[in-house]
Amino acid sequence: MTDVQKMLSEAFSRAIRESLGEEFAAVDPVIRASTDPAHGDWQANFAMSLAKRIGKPPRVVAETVLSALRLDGIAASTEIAGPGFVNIRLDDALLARLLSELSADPRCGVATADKHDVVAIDYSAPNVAKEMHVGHIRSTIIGDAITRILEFLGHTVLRRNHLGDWGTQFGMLIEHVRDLGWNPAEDHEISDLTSLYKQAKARFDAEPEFAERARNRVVALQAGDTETVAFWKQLIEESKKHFGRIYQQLGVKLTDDDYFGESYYNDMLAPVAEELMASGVAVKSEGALCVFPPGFKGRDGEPVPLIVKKTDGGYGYDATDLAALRHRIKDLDSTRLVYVVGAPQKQHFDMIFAASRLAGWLTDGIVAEHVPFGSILGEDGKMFKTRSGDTISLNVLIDEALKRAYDIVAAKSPNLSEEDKQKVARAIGIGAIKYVDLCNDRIKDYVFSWERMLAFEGNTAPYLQNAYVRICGIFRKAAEAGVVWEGSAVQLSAPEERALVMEMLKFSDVLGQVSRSLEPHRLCTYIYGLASMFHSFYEKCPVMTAPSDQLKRSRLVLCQQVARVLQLGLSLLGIETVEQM
RNA sequence: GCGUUCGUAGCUCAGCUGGAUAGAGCGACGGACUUCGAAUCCGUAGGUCGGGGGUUCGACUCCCUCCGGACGCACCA
Repeated sequence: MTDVQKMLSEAFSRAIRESLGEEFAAVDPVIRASTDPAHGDWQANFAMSLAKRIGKPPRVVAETVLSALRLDGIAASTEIAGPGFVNIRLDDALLARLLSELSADPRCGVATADKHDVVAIDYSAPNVAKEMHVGHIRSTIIGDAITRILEFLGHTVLRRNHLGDWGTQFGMLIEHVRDLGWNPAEDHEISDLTSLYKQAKARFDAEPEFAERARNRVVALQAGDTETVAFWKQLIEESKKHFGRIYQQLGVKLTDDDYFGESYYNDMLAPVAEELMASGVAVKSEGALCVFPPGFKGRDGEPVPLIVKKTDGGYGYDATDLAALRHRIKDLDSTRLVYVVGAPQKQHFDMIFAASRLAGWLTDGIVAEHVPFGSILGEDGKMFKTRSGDTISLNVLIDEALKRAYDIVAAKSPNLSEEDKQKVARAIGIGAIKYVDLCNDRIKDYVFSWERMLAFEGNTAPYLQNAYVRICGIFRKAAEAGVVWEGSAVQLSAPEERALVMEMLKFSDVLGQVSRSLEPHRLCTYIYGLASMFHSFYEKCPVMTAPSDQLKRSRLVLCQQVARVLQLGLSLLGIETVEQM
């Protein structure tokens, strides 16, 4: 698929070399999309930076290069403006041809990545015997979007759901369910995971006898005691059922095959500790085996360690993360490691990465990235909680989203069948939750507001879904009228049409940016811009009542392509589209 | 104390990794439906981009320094 920026870049590079000499062969022509249509479609901004080097005014430099520039069939015009910008207006015939190519391309012009990566992505990471709550939603949704995008670009993506399935809390949990009369051989339904955990915790704090049993139970679990392990496995299975339902409701791609919990790495911990000790990367300090990556200082000015092995001989999450990283590189041959974990853990991951470099695991060809994100805040600007101060469970959140979306649909489209209302409510409600989480720069906190996220105005899921619905409406009309338009010649008559085509040509580039920065909001901003441009087109350019049959068919081709990009873009964010709403 | 991060219109946020007069939505004001879904569109008002330095032809963007908020800094994850 033809890339306009690349075509322009090559043409300008050649012109620069021919007009200014071979020593300028490596100069970047600085081709950028124009922000203002008055400045053309694209602009070349090389002249200002070259002026000093050449010793001539930038406008003269630009003129010299233009004299050697050949853009036949690409640009309709070029002009020098301002201090030395070269404004380029693309040839309408080129745009028309490119639109035809896009509409014939199943990938909407999106190229697969030049360099193929094996990406191990760590996200969601709920805790066994704890209900999923708003603290997990961002990792789950952002991770899912990143996964979809990287896969679409042709990378191999290994989902690693780092389930919290190990640790001292299992002592009290197992002891508690045992007291409740559980039998490890039977199925149990944990209807309320939160209360189970709370009860166990309360007893642990209040009953010394229970606490003692819980501690012994931890030892039994670690020793592999058969009955204890059976209870433990049962807790995990029941929890997975709960998580699975949430994932299914959210339409997230995580499955039972993606769980690689903390316990998965248990057998690797001792060898990792030994390797680090043998290589001298880890040293004994205050009884614990530690790695001190350079550059991390604590409150007292002393170096901060990663604790590979605790004084009591146990292993904590530093050890688990080190082992997991090593495993993903050495055993899974990952070339890119992605951790979608909240911003407070930034230093932890920086230290893990630094230590892994010291250990020689994380080498130059391999990229490890922490993908941090901010918190969800309530309208009061504080952490998003219920009135009583509890965290909000995802079950409750999802139910409310579905209910609110249903009410909106029922009010606005009473003519839809009950089944369709449900379906649309699901798309809108879940879409709204996801989109609000993805549409802003993830590093920032955001304020949760049902009204804003479910609004049909502005940068929201419903607005985008509605743009798609409107296009579907046009195609229903076209079908009724029996118009045959597939493969029709494209004819661009209005600025709104040109704008849409040029925007759709940028889709591939945007996805490339997202795959590099792992910032899904860039895709959101793009889709929103496209939807917004479509609405402008929709007002200005009638399709079914276009001035000519040829133009009508051309606009149908254009609409179809917009619909495809919207649909594909939203699906890469994990958001559904519907044909009516 | 050290470190990380954020500060852009009254509110909620973009700003394409250094390019032209900083853009949207909400809210305010004013327009546009017998016509593809007005669930929308068009226009007006509103900003010393937290303050101050520096680098550069050119800075919201990079560097330094203050101010303000959030978060993190040894055996919990």
